[in-house]
Amino acid sequence: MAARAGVARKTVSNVINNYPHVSDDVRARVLAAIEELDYRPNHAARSLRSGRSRIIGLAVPELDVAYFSELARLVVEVAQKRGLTVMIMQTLGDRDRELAVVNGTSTQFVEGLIYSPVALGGADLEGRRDRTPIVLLGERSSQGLVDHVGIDNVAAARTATEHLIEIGRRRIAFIGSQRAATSEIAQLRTAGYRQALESAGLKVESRLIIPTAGYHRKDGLLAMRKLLKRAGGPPDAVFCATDLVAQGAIRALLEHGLRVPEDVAVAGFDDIDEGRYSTPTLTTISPDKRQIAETAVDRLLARAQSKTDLPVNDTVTGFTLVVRESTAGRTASG
Amino acid sequence: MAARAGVARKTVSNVINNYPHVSDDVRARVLAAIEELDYRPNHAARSLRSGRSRIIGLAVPELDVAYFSELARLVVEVAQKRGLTVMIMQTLGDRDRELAVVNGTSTQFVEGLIYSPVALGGADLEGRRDRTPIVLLGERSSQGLVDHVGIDNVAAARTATEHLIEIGRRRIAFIGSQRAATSEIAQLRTAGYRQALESAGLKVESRLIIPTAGYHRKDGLLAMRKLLKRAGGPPDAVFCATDLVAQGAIRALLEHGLRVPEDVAVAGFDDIDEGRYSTPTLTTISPDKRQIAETAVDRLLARAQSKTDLPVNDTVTGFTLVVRESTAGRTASG
DNA sequence: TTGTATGCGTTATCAT
DNA sequence: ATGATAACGCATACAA
Repeated sequence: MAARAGVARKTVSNVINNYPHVSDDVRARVLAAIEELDYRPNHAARSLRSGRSRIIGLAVPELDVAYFSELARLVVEVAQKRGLTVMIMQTLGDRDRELAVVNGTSTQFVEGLIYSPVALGGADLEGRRDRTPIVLLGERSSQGLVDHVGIDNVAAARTATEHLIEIGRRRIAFIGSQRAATSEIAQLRTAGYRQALESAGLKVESRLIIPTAGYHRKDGLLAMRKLLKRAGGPPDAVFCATDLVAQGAIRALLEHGLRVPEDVAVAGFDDIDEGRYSTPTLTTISPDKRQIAETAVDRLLARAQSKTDLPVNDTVTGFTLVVRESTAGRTASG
Repeated sequence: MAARAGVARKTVSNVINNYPHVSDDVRARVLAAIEELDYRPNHAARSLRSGRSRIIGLAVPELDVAYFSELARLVVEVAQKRGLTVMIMQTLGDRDRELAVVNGTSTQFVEGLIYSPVALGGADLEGRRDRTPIVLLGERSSQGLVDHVGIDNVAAARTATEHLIEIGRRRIAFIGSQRAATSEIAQLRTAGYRQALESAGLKVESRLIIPTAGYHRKDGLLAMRKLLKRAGGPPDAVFCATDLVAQGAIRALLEHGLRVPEDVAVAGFDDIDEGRYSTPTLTTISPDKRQIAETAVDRLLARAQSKTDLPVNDTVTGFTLVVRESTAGRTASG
């Protein structure tokens, strides 16, 4: 206990939480004592008593997927500005882990959770008993149940595909439609791709739509190899569901002796830093990650602070198309 | 309190902590009640009372630097197997944030901390009052003060440089010596580079050693541009302090019309996934990240569980040289 | 084997 | 403006 040397007793608490009505004299003494004794409030006790922890959770599928690590960095930065600490968790897209996160089994002490779902759908969130505020990222699987922040995936995919059409490509493939029908993101991006083709009067060929198991470089590599084996010859452009998939696809194209973008133009999705330096640099859809991070943290904060139930909010954040060498310019090497 | 419907009172605690002497009958009833009421032990209360939290901290400079995100992924996986949750923090290499982490100001409730230092040196750790166990990663700045896990950076850098010599290169540059003299890693890797050159009877030319501000792609790009402007013409090989630096350097070489590896061979350090798919794929030093993660977590666990003070431990983990296209094979495109 | 009382360090409530 | 007291929910020691 901090009935510290100086004098005061639990006025310490007031000082620490800078309660307004404390005389400068007392405050100074307490502060001095804190410094001297290297006193540090006990987080567990404080949290137990007050019910607040100043910690928010961030649950993502994989920490080493660049999109999520870049997002995590931003969420931590934004939270820090708001005086919050972030507890980052990794679900690996595993259903049990996601349930544990959402139901607080492994999260009881966070004041709110920013969560990027993979395995869970609306039904799972409906039965939720935990009262912790949640903000969903990416998948909009649970319409109207909890807050959501993300871009318009259909519009973004359409924009990317339209760009490929504008540069004169006609045989445009899509990689990353996802085998499991559970992925809403995959469906939305596929839809945007289809819309762009149809609007341009181009035929949607199912053999040019390649599903993947995941969204890693390897998935892109394997999918592109498969595509190149199919009858009809290679496409003249490919839109990939993520930048990582695009990098893998490019690798497969080069292995096959095809040039990017001369023979095949490639566009990705996410705008990870890698694409600004790779060979060729990667054309991509750039979601406003900072806006996503800020909106998500602020939403959580609003809910945590409000006593009344706030209406469910769905914020649609911005994106831009970033054109780089993989669809347009000359490559660095030529 | 959970004097739950069923019958028992605070035997609940016994059941939850699976205290051995509980009759099956009672245990079953308690378990049922827990399920029924969706009871969840309060983390704060438990932690306050027991002094343990089952949470460890991981503090890295930047979450979106691939080496750290890959390491974070592994640490989380290993910790999960040991029944621990990981609280990941980001210091941004900022001295104040690192001090806060090390002194528990923003960490009081973790049982141990795995910490990758950037701004702090031995002196800072010496004055530490916090009793939380720490395992240092990478920098060995505080010899003998706290546990440390990491590879032999000198030997690894020497191995990489020797490889460049073996494939016939003679004018070998090093990028990433770091401006600030504080970086021990930079010094060690530079030392290994020098050793290899000297052993081979090659001259160490200071104009071939380029310092960088950080270890990002951009730093590599800028450093290589600077190197290419210097008198004496381009080197025939470059060893880079990290893979990201190497990717930036390769980009600068291609911009300059030079081929990798034909004109300039490039080797990196870290073995991040990107290097397995980039064009060209990247030769690199591959530290055993899983071993690092496992050793670090286990060390923490050992200290947290032991009542007595354990002797300070410094574990040297393994590494391998992975040869890829950037120094050897044919590139995918040719 | 199970129940009872006490206290972990803090904040909230209420007096003063 | 400050001080005393209770309570947060659990685990521990001990009694039953």
